[in-house]
Parts: sequence; C-alpha cells; structure tokens
Amino acid sequence: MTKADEGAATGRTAQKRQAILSAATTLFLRNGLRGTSMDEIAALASVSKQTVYKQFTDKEALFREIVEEVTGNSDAVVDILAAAFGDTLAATSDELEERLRTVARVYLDAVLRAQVLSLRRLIIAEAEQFPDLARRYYEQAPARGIDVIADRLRRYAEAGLVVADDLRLAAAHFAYLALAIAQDRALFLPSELPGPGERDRLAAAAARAFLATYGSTEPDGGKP
Amino acid sequence: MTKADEGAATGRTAQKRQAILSAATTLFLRNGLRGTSMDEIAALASVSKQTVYKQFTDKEALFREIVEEVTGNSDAVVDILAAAFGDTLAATSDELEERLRTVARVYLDAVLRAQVLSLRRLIIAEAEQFPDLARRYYEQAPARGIDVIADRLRRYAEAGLVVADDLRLAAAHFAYLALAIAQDRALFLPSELPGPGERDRLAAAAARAFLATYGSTEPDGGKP
Amino acid sequence: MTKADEGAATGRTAQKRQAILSAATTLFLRNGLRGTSMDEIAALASVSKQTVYKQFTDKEALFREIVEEVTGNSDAVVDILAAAFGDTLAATSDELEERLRTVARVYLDAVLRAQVLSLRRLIIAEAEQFPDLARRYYEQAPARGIDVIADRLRRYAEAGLVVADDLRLAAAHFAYLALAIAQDRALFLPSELPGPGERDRLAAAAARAFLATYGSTEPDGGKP
Amino acid sequence: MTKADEGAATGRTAQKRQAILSAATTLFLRNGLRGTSMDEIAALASVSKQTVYKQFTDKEALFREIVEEVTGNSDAVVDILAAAFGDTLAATSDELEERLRTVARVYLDAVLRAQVLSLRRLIIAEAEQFPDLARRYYEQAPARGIDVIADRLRRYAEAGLVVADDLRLAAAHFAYLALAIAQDRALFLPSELPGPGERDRLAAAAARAFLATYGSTEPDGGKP
DNA sequence: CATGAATGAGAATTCATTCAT
DNA sequence: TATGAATGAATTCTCATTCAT
Repeated sequence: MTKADEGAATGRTAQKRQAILSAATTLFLRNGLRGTSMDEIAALASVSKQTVYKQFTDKEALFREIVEEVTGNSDAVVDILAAAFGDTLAATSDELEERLRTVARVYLDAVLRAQVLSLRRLIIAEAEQFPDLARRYYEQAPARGIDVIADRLRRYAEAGLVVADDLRLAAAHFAYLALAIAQDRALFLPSELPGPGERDRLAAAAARAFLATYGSTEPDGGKP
Repeated sequence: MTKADEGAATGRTAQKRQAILSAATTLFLRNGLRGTSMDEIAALASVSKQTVYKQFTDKEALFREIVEEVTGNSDAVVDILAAAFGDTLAATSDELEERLRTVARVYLDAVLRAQVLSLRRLIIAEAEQFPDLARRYYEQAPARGIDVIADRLRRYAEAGLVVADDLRLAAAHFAYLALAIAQDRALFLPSELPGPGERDRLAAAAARAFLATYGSTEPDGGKP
Repeated sequence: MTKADEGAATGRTAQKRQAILSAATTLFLRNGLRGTSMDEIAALASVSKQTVYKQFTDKEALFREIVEEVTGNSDAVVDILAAAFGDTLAATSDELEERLRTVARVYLDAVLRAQVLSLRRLIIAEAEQFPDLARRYYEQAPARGIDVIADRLRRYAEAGLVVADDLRLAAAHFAYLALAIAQDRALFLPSELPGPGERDRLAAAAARAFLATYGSTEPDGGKP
Repeated sequence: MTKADEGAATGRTAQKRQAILSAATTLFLRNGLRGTSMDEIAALASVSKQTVYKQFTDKEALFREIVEEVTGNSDAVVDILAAAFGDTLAATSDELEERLRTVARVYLDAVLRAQVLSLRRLIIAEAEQFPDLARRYYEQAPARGIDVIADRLRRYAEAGLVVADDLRLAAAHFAYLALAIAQDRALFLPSELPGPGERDRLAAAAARAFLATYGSTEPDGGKP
C-alpha cells in the first residue's frame, strides 16, 4: 500500500463517516433521538445502513459522538464571548457599560442561533437518559461562558471598575441578565425569536442592571 | 336508569379516566412522549387499551390533555409566588430586601421541584412538534410568574420603594436573577439540585442585585 | 364477568398458547433454536407475532418453557422403564435374564424415538448457552433412568440374584450397555435407526453381559 | 515470476488459509455454525472477508472443510487408544485387567477433552442439516475406536484370554462401559467433568465388568 | 488481490391502532 | 363496554454475499 492508497482509503472512509455524522447531526437536532431512525440517517448520508453500523456501534454511540462533537464546537459560543470583551480594558464607567452592552448583545446573538437552541433542547430532552452527556454539555457551554465572564470581571475588579465579593456569582448574574429572558422564551417559542431592537434593549438593560449592582461607585477615579 | 346508576356509571368512567391520566402523566414525565407506549399506560392504569382509546382519540390527544392539565396545575407555582409577596407592602428598604429574599427563595423552591423540572424538560423536548403546547405552557408558567412580579413591583413603585421605567423588564430581571442560575443547572444536572444553603445564597444575591438596580435611592420616600 | 366468560376467555387464550407451544416445539426440535424464527412459529401456530410476544417475553423464554415442558414429559421414558421391570421379582436367574432383556429392549425403543433423539440433540446443541436447561434435562432423563434401575437392582440384590457393591454404578453399566451403542449411532445417523432384530440382539447382549458381571454365581439358591 | 516468488505467494496464501481455518475452528466449536458469522471469522483471522470468500465458496463449504479436518485429527484419539493397548499381549488375566484399566482410563481422558466434546456437540447439533458430515465423523471417531478395540480383542481371543462370539459387539461393550457414563454427563454438563479419582473408578469398573463377561474362565492356560 | 462499501434480506422486537367478542 | 387478539408497519440490528476500487 502506498501513501496515496492509504490516503485515498482513509479519505473515502473518513468522507463517509463525515457524511453520516453530518446527516445524523441534522436529524437529531431536528427530530430528536427517538424521532430519528437509522434508516433516515443512512438515506440522508447516502450510505448503506451497514456502513453506518460499521462506523458506529449502535444508535446510542452515534448519538454520543455527535453530541460530543457538537458540544465541542459550542466552544464557538465561548470564543465569541471572549472576543467580544476585547483585549483592552475599558477606561471609564461609561466605556464599560457600552462594552458590556456589546458583550451582552453578541452573547445573546450567539445563543439564539437555531442550532444552539436545538442542541440545548436535544440535550435537555435526553438529560435523564444520558446524564454524562448533559453534564459535559453543561460544563462546556453555559458553565464555561460564566468562567470567561468571571475572568474578565476579575480584571475589571483589579482596575477598580467593578466591585464584587463573589466573581462567579457576579458573572452568572451578568450572563443570565443578558440571556435568560430571551433564551427561555426561545426554548419554548422557537418561531418567535426576538428581533434586533428587542435584543438591543435586553442587552442594554442587562449592562445597566449589572453595573448598578456591581459597578464601582467612584468609577474611574473622579471626573474633574 | 336511575340517577344513581348514571352517577355510578359516570363515576366509574371518570375514575378510569383519572387513572389513565394519572398513569400517563407519570410516564410521560418520566420517559417522554416517545418513550411511553400506550401499552404501558394501560397497564399502569390497570385498564385495557381499548378503554384508553375510548377516552382519548389517540396518543397525541392524550398527551395534549395531560400537558394542558399539568400546565394548568402549574398555577400552583404562580400562586405560591403571589402568596410569598404577602398582602402588605413593605415599609422600608430593609424590609423590602428581606421580603424579596423570601420571595426569591420560595419561588426557587417551587421551580426546582422534580415534577416541575420534568415538565419543563418534556415541553422543551416537544416544543417543535407541539408549538401550541409549548406556547401555552410558556404563557401559563414563566410568563405569568413575571406578570405577578410586575404587578407587585407596580405597587412598590407607587410607594416609591422601587424605580423602574419598564416594570415587566424589571420583573423579568428579578425572576431570572432568582431562578436562572439554579434552574438552568438543574435542567442539565437533574441529580444535583442545590441544597438549602445554596438556595439561600442565590435568593439573597438576587434580592440584593435587584434592589441595587431598581431600589429607590431615597429609600422609603424620606421620612422628614 | 361470569364463570362462563372467564372459562371462555381462558379457553381461548390457553388454546392459542397451546398452539404456540406446539408449533414452537415442532420447529425447535426440527430446526434448532437459531434455525427457528418467531415468524415461523407464529405462522405455524396461526397466530399473530404479537400474540406470541404477549404470551412469551422473548424467544429465549419460549425456548425455555418448551424445553422444560418437553423435559417433564420425558418422564414418559422413565415410566416406561419402570413399568418394564414389572411388579414381581424374578424367581430364577434365567427368568432374570429374560426380564432384563425385555427391559433393555423396551428402554431402547423408548430412547430411539425420533422425538426423544431430537430433544437430546437440541439440548446438547444448546448446552453451553443454557447450562441450566441441560442440567435439568440430564437430571430428569438419563439420571432418573439410572435411579430407577438402581432401585430395582437393590431389590434383586436383596433377593440374592444380583451382587454389586455400587448399585448406581451397576445400574449405569446396565443402562449404557443397553442404550449407548444404538443411541450414540442414532444421534449421528438419524436416518439409520436399528431395526427390531438389531435391537433384540443389543438388548440380549446387554442382559447377558450385565448378568455375567453382576449376576450371583450361586443363582437362585441351588436347584437340587 | 521465479519459483521463489511462486513459493512465497503460495506460502502467503496458504498461511492466510490456515489462519482462516484456525479462526473458524475456534469459533465454530465455541459458538456453533449459526452462532458464528463470517465477519467474526475474518476478524479473528485478521484477513478481509473477501479473502475468506476467495478461499472458500461459502460458509457451508468452510464449515465442511473444518469439520472434515478436525474429524481427521480426531484420529489422534484413535491413535492414543491404539497406543494404550501396547505392543505386547498380556500374559495373564491379572495383567490383562490392568491393561484394560489403563486403556479405559486413557481413552476416557482422550474423549473428555474440551475440544473433543465441543466437536461432538457441534456435529450432533448439525446432524440433521449435514448428515454426511455426521456420518463421516461417526465413522472416523467412535466407530474406528471400536474397530481398534475389536482388533486387539481378536488377538486376545486368539491367545485364549478373551472369549467372544461377536468381537465388534464385545469391543463396543468395552468402549461404552468405559466412556458412556462420563461422556454422556459431560455432553450435558460441560462444567462438571469428572476428576481423576472418578475416572480411575470408572475405568477400573469398566475393565472388571468387561472381563467378567468376556474373560476366559480358564484364564491363561491354567496355572498348575 | 484485497479492502471497504454496498446490497438485500431477514430476524427480533415494539407500537399505535382496530376488530371481534 | 371492555378484553384479548390481530394488524401492519416500523425499528434496531445482523448476516451472507457481492461490487468496485
């Protein structure tokens, strides 16, 4: 076997595997675990059922692999969040509020994407059957988002812009002020996602409320 | 047929109907819609399958009826919430914070009950298949909770204890400050409900954060 | 429900159950466990597959039930054997030999019936998968046959017609002298069962060999 | 292509063929014909399924080849048996009994090996599907054992140590006195093979019973 | 030639729903 | 009216065998 052969073989197999994963992801997110049959997956992936079973032990294994993969990709949300904070610290309270407003808004957009919502629904639906997957998701997605926020808040606290005993709690307050109203609603009413204006409003209110609670009273050292 | 006969017959039928509803509720909440078979329901209700089908057109109808019934009973949560506010207004800011702490704590307890969480999971899981049910639930449960809070906040605002442009938004902030951290976690990690201490802590932090944002600066109107 | 109703219902159900058991017995004995499908069983019993599954948890349960039932009926062989010994003791050595010849012959016939051989094959085939069934069969069939023989030999020994230290061993020797040659052959060559003459010959040889070993030298007390 | 190449090719092919045969033997003996899949065989032999099909027409052909091969190797049992008789004749009745005891014991050991028992079970299980294989096995294994014994008995008879009209019948009596009790039990109770003491006891009893029946009354020519 | 993919069927089991009694 | 049986399809998974590369 030459390298080319190996590459070709691997490529072929890996390609099929990808097609299966992609098809299954689509279907699981749309119809849930029990609402998706292996036949449908094979058909959508344009492979035979046996190819599916040769690559994945059984439906559960396929489900697990997909949830783990997609959960991993949820880092995207966390990365977006981290990026939104920017690299520099805000210099004044006013700047900080605007910064937080942006962060809230960006975070909200990330979280209201249809895929992210579907994944959330899927994992919540199966949380009792697959507690390990649910835990993993929880730790990778919502919890890590709060970690990132807490980390940034620490820097603001060090700069005297924010005052908080418990940074993780403050971070959670910020996260849920920003997300919870819209996210909760979106879980139940998938077809009524809030529009841009509403998102702006929610993000602004979250930033304002957060700073009212945790903003330093003597903001940036006294405006002359 | 005498009235007695009719009554007996009705009674018996109604009794079976109740048994079916009760069995189906248990099973749907535990195993989901697709995870529950009509056979299981009939068996747990100790009736024949035909009896089930005589009372309910099909599985979907049974599911709907149950979700609507249980959703209706979720008023309980709203009632608990309303009761927690009490009938009198708080006289001072301090009293108000304690009052809100209590409310947050009671609300949290109500919402973290296993049944309530299971119902939430069930409805979220089926939100795309049964958007009307999800809407109804959303309007009956989370939304009405916020209504109740908003209503109370209005009275506080009138008394000068709270300042808010948008009372519903303020109410939502309070609700999600109080619930979201724990509720979100509980949806994903059913086996790790927060203990009493943690609940106290979350409730206190919610009350504090809310008042920092929406509490009147001149607390109780300034008693001259 | 009246008794008649119950009876009718039971009768109907029991009838179907019997049909299933009968069909499955036929097929399992003919084609083995893996060689028989639930579809075939349902078809041969003229019932729906669901009726089969309602009566028997799964294929294994059905298999077990059948093997146990048929094993129980194998008592027939033991009963035949016991009857062949007759109620009276033989008075002389000559009579005893004739008696044993008859017993051997009858036993051989019982054991060479097609059903008995098929059952033996079936249980041997599954002995590693179902050790409990194999044990039960072994104890009910071959072992009990030897018990019966040992019991009769004890009476002969008490009458001085037979001399043996170890009656069970002597019984086993008799049993296998009588059966083993033909039984072994029949297990492998189902289509070449020995004819009556051959059976006579084997039975006679078994009786003769047994008495040569275990017959009392001073037979019936000395004919003057 | 040089001869070396051809040799190498043949060697490689033959090697794979052997690997397949070996894997299939293991699996067929362990799990039976229907309990073994071509996939498993290919996997255990570390070859592709196509290679299996290139070497053997289909599953049945592979099964046949294996059973025939293993049946051929069962000669081992016959060889062991023949060797146990030794090259010299026994001189006295006492020596003969000891000799037969040894033979019986060795034969028993040979026949109670797990592989031999598994093969027996396998062939019995498939005797109706593959009557030709069963016949071949029967003729190669149990029947040839009896042939060997009959042959030796003839020499003993010529030496006046043994008296028998029908040497094959006498040989069968010896064989089944020696084997049948333990072999039968072992077929049904694979996990309860008799220990050495029990084997000794059975072998001794077989030798004794055989000589009581077929031993010459005037043993070795009368010791004056 | 040999690897992975494909085929096409079949088996066990389950389900929602409907008859028949 | 209620029970057990029946229906007919679907679902998960496996298998023996054959292409295509």
